[in-house]
Amino acid sequence: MFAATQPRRRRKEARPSELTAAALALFVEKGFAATRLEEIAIRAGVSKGTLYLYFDSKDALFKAVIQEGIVPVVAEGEAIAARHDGSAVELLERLLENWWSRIGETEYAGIPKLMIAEARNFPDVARFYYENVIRRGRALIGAALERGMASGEFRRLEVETTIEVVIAPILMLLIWRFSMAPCLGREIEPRQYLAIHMELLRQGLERSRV
Amino acid sequence: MFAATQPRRRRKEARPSELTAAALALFVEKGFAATRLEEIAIRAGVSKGTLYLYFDSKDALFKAVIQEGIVPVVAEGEAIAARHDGSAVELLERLLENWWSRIGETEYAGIPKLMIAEARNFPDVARFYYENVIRRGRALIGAALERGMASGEFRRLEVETTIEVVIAPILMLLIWRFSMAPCLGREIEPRQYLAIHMELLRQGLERSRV
Amino acid sequence: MFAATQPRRRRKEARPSELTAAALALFVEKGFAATRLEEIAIRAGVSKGTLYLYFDSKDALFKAVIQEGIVPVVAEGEAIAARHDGSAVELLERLLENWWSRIGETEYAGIPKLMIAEARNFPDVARFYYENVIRRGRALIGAALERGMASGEFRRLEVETTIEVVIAPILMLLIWRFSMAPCLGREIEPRQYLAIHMELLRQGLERSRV
Amino acid sequence: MFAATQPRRRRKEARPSELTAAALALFVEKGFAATRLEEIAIRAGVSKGTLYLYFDSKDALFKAVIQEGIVPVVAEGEAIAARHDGSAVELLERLLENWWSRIGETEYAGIPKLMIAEARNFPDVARFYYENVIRRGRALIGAALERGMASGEFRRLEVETTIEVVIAPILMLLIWRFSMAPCLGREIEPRQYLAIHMELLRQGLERSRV
DNA sequence: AATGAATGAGGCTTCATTCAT
DNA sequence: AATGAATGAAGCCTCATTCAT
Repeated sequence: MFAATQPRRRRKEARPSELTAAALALFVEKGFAATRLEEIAIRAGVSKGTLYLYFDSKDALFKAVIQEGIVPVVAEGEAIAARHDGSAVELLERLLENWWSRIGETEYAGIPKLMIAEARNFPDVARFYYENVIRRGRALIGAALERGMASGEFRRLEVETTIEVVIAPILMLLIWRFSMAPCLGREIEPRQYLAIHMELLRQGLERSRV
Repeated sequence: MFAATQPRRRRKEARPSELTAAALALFVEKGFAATRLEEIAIRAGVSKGTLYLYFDSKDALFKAVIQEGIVPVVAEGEAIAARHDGSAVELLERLLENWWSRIGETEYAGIPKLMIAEARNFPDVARFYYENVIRRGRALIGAALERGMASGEFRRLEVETTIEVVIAPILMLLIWRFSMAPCLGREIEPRQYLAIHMELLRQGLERSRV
Repeated sequence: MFAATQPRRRRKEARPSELTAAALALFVEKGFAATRLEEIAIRAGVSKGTLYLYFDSKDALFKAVIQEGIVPVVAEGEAIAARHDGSAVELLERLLENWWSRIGETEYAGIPKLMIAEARNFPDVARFYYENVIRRGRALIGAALERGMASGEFRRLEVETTIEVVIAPILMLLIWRFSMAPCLGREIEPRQYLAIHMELLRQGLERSRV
Repeated sequence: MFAATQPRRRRKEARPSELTAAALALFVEKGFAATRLEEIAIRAGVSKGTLYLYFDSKDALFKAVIQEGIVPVVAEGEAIAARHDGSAVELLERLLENWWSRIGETEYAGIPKLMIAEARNFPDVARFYYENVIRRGRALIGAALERGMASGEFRRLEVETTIEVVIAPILMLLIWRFSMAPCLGREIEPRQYLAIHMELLRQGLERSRV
């Protein structure tokens, strides 16, 4: 009785996130418009109507999916940066590692691909995502870069743009995984990819030794 | 009033490529599923039914859009590589410049974003695109990297993965432009972006100076 | 005003057979292609979409209409023939009467006209109908004819073809009723028609008395 | 030159009936609504637009098809009946033979099936067909029957209904040929069928021999 | 006279959403 | 809270009809 009740309760509380998890997986795979609510319901093991107990509409479900996928990652990065007292390149490395283990290896990994695909259909969600994730993520990288430039560890480059160049390969790794890779059976091995990216950055950012 | 377009001077000129151009623009903006054929027709200045004189179905139109957007770019890159006799880093630079002027600044710029968003809904098209564009593009970069490593200009890195890291920022530039940027009014300035990418690569790939 | 049907007492009762009944009536009247699904839905008192809860497509609905209209009639005829121990002409008479009361006077009366009009658009359904209805019906008549010939009651005629000639007027009666008659207001009176048909057969089949 | 011109001229004059012939074949096969004008045009070797040079609309084409298929057959029957001076059963036989050779073995054989399938969608055409074909055909048969009854050759039966019973198998022969037969590969051999029909009639109508 | 490109109304079908149970 | 039958707006697609050539 008790053992039976416990899971049931847990399930009830966990219901919304079970639904958003199912929705995320399908939105990432097929895109928002091409995903039917019934598919989501089936994948979550509920009926179509149940979705409407938790979300007002398909749009609202999309927004919830994005919001849910945001929560703690950037904050952790900010904490890491605040605590960090090693070199700038070590900081970049740790941020990247944290980001990878907290996003790249979790169920949220599909969000960047989804956000990119749907941004223009949900511009307000895109702005929300930008304000709450991208801007803060960029700020983290930007601070690390500036710290390195200030200390003489990095050479001087225009920071804002450098941020984009640094972030881009990380995003492409995820995008590739959720778009072309499943069609080709041609995964990119993330560890090696990130190592080479970091290696190029390490030397590429280094202040020229004359 | 003045520029009232000639009422009926279409027929032979209302070529499939006008239709695919309109389709590409809308597919990129809204995604395949969310784009209505009527919108495409209106944008192309024809009626709904006319689309079916040239394409069997919405799916067929999508495939035509991708195929049309492929043709000559990679071939030019291959010609450039074949003719090149400078340093490897110069070759990378020229390939990147060519790619930018032949894709990044044309109407085809949206294709990577579109392909990424829809790959899993059109796996055969994704494979086609991979075989005819991505694979050949990667081969170009790979050859340049290997040339540089062979000549001692570049340090030795695992080539296949390095290719991905080199290409990623270029793709992200386009993806960003057709996804988040229009929602944020926050364009990335391509010249500066590509310059910094190239600068990081130049020094990042350089054989370690002792 | 008085008999306003209960607003919502459908659900489980809005059974497929209500839908096929509505479809049959309209298919018989207008033909398959010229009948709109919406008309069927309206006649059945449901909405367009509801049809798709029970049938995959308009074609599937057609098939269901035919299948539904087949069930028990021939089996009854077979039982009658098995039990019969009078003369062959009496057997013919009883088969014809049963057929008339079980088909000619029911909602299924339109099926022969429908099947004839649409056979070539649904050849597999036509074959199904042939195997499950026509072939068995012919066998019944054939057995009665052969019994009569064996007993000396009937003269000898080529049986297979005679079957067709015997059946034809019965089918034409229904076909006429659902095709020309409604346009002319000129019904054929079935009892008299069947009586004369039977009368001609009785004497026409009789073994010549010299 | 001359040889080339001749056929061309002939073709021009024959054009409308080439079109109705193509239309008849397809209307019979698929039904009116399911037949596309383009199919008709292709079968007739012209373009879609050309149909509209000769017929105002698809409906008008249908009407022309029926009208064209009517012309001379009944008149011939009437002439035969007028000239006939043998027995009533011989007259029936000759009418039937004429009907068969003038309809059953020609391109017009499909009209009864077509008229039956479409009557309710074209009630005015149905009435036209009734007045100009069916009524006169029935009158022919009716006159023969009455002649036979008057002379004592035939027994007395209610004439109007007997007409129907006499005609029905002939119509069913054609209907079967253009509906079920092509789906089953199971043709009815017409000569034998008509012979048995006539044989049953001969004896069935005969005045009872005591 | 003939063509065939173009049109757009209309039909089949899908699916987000509602609602009685 | 949960279901799933029902709805109907909306999208893809067809095809009769038009019209410039």
